[in-house]
Amino acid sequence: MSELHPTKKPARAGRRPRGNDTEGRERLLDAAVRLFSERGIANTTVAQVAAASNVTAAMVHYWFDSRELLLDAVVDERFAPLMREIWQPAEGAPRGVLPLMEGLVRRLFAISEKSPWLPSLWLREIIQEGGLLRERWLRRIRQDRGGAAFRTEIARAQGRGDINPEIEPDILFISLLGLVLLPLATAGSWHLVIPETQVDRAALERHVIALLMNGMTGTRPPHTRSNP
Amino acid sequence: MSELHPTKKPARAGRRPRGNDTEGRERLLDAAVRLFSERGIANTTVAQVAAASNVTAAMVHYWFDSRELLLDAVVDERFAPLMREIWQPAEGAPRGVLPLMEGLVRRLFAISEKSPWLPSLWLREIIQEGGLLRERWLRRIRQDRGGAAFRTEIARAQGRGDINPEIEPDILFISLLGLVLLPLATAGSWHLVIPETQVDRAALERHVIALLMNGMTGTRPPHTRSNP
Amino acid sequence: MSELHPTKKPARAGRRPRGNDTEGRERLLDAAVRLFSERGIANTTVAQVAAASNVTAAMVHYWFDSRELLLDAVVDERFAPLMREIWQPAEGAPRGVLPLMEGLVRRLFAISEKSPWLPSLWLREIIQEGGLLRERWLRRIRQDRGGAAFRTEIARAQGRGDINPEIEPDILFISLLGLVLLPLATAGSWHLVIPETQVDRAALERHVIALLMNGMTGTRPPHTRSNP
Amino acid sequence: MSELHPTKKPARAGRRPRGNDTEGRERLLDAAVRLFSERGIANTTVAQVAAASNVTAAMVHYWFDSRELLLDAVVDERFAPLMREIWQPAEGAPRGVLPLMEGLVRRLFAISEKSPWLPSLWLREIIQEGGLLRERWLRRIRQDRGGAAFRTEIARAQGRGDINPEIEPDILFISLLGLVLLPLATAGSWHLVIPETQVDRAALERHVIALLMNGMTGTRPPHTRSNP
DNA sequence: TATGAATGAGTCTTCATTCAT
DNA sequence: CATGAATGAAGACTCATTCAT
Repeated sequence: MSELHPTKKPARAGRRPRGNDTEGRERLLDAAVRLFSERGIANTTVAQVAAASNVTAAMVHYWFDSRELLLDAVVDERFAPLMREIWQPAEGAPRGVLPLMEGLVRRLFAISEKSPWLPSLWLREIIQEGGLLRERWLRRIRQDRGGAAFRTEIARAQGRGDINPEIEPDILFISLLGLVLLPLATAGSWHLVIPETQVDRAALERHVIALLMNGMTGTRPPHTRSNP
Repeated sequence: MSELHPTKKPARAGRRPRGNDTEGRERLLDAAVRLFSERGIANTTVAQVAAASNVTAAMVHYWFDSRELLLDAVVDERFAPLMREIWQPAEGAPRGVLPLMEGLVRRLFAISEKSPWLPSLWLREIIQEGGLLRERWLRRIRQDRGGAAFRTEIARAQGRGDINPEIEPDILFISLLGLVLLPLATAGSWHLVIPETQVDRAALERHVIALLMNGMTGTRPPHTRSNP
Repeated sequence: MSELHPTKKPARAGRRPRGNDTEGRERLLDAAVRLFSERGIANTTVAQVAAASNVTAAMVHYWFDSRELLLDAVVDERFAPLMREIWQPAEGAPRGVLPLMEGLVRRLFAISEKSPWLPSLWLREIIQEGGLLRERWLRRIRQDRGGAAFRTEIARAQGRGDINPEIEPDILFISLLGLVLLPLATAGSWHLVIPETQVDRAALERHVIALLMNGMTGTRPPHTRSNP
Repeated sequence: MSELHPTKKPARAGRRPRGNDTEGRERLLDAAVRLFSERGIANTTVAQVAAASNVTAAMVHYWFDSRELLLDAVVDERFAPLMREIWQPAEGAPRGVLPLMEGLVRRLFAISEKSPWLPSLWLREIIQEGGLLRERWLRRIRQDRGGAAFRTEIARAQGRGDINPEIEPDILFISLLGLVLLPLATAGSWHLVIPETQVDRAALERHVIALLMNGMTGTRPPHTRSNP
């Protein structure tokens, strides 16, 4: 089941040049992360990543040894740091579950602006079953407690009556991701589906926060019908 | 340099007349759609699709002629019909924008239950840039007016003051998709991220509808802060 | 049905810059041209060409990208140069239509000696309908005026009474080709059909020239019978 | 070296329906012979032959058991009979080597008119090395004495001084074939190479006979130059 | 660091062939 | 006689990977 480059070569002891003259390496990672988000990992060849960095495929192997290890590096050196940033509340941020949520959303937007590859990659390769970075990421966060803490906090607020009882604390974070990431991951091409649309980032952010804040706290009577 | 080698094969002699005894064909489509949603299209070989139907890869070419045409068939014969179902409101359904939304959500859930491959495939291969069915689907719906009509209806309700002015009609449908599809596309493995979670479909549906209905109609004062 | 799958591959990332250290490439072309003439193009696999050059089939794609482009290269880089040589009369060669013809024949023989693959390839893949290099060659010479000039010259000589009026200028060049190429293309195996034959190149050349020179200028009274 | 279906199945004893209701079989042979001459044998699939006869590929196997045996049948039942016709002089035809030659040419033309596939097939698949019917044909005529007799007759006439001594009796028949078959095998498309050409069969026949008769008997002094 | 030449394994595709009906 | 469904064995092509330079 586990698909993490099990068979291949035994790590080739200490050939990789340490030292911080790793500009080429960084450039490759940048290209990788961009192409992976645009075309999907399975649809991107090592040679394409190399070409986007103006080097040959052999250089990818020079820096990463193998395609699998390049994927590891993407998770460790590009994705993981952003994850940490997202969960890190700003210094002296107001406490409370609503500000917490709002902060998460705003940070997600801000980070996605700096790293436009994030939404697509996250959605396609990390969250979804079959995503090619999924196993790698899960292994990394198995010890992580970020999500669990979040859920506990929500549940507690719900206990106090601050949050609509129909909301599922377990799912709220995924809902948040869906609301933020999906529009960002498709932003480049809405006009194809909905002609003459022109939504900017600010409007999108406003929209998501309104939906989420009101959605969590709203008190409309529970739905009644059920025929689809 | 020379450009004289177009698509080759001249329609292949002895084309089979695709009668309606196409059981093998249907089985292959079922397998395809399932594997594509589980592993991603780019990560699924023709041979895997065939094996999942207990035939050889040659049979995929027998029925579909090429991998590309198999993808066409997936869009035309599996995805498109479900799309039609989703936009089709039930007979005598209550009018109004809220029931419309609720109906969409409920139908999405119902259809995803019958066709569990839908959320993943939609998210990965249709909505996102670089999705391998995207072009095919867009070409198909270029004349479609479903989405536009929906947006108009929302905007009108917003004009009447029934809907929070911060909501973007253009994006509401994508928000809805994010709220419904993302949890479904990852449902199989939440426990990996959030241990001891056990959310059932009903709770999920309740959650999404509460979030969406309240989110659209809520009237919390607009957000004030803006530092991420 | 759907027609949305053109030639696929978008020019391939990281195209090699085909420097002039192309020894491997030349070796492959040599092998290709030899095998094609021996077994026919349709009957020769890329792997066979590669094996004859002591490399793997992948190398053929490395150097030529595709079988089709290998065929292009055969025409452009092997066949076309010889064609030019054949039409090029020697410096200060005697003028006149007979010396012209004789020169053509002698050059054909000389070139076929250096490039023994020529007669077979020309006959099977270029001249005949359905030849696999035919289209490529025709496209290349659509602007060429070599053949037309030749015909004009013959017709003029015929006008002067130097050449038998029953000769067709339009066909004379093809006759010449038939007389020279066919024996050469089958030379390796006459003994199979006509046992104990042993005709050498010189005798063959003498035979062809005698036949052609006398055939063109002869004045035997026209044929009279007509029953087959 | 021998490539005649060595391995495969052991002839499948007596399943083939004898009886002369073999119309389908004849139709298949006709189609085969036509397609083979147009596209080359290696470039023609069993399915194409079948489609040209409005049946399925399975029928080809029903009638011929295998592709290889279809090729055998082409040689035995289509090519061989024509060969016999060609060598058969008409009743009471004038004796002598010139009338013999002329008769051969005329019969070749006549037969090629009835069986337009002959020139191409003969040239591509029988005469040339690597032709796919070559081995089959050679095996068949190993005992044949037609060609040898012809050569003897020519040599004798040459001894009498009736024929230019520079002519090679061994090659004369191949020259004849080249002169007749090559133009016929390419007739469909001269205009592509030599624009506005329009040579009809009669003119072609006249041309070939003039060339050959004068060529054999002519007495121009031997060539003198030799620089190519 | 960086490359070009080379390879082996895998993937799509074609095709002769079989067989139950 | 005839077909449609099915297969296995090639064949073209791609791609990650290696290595000498």
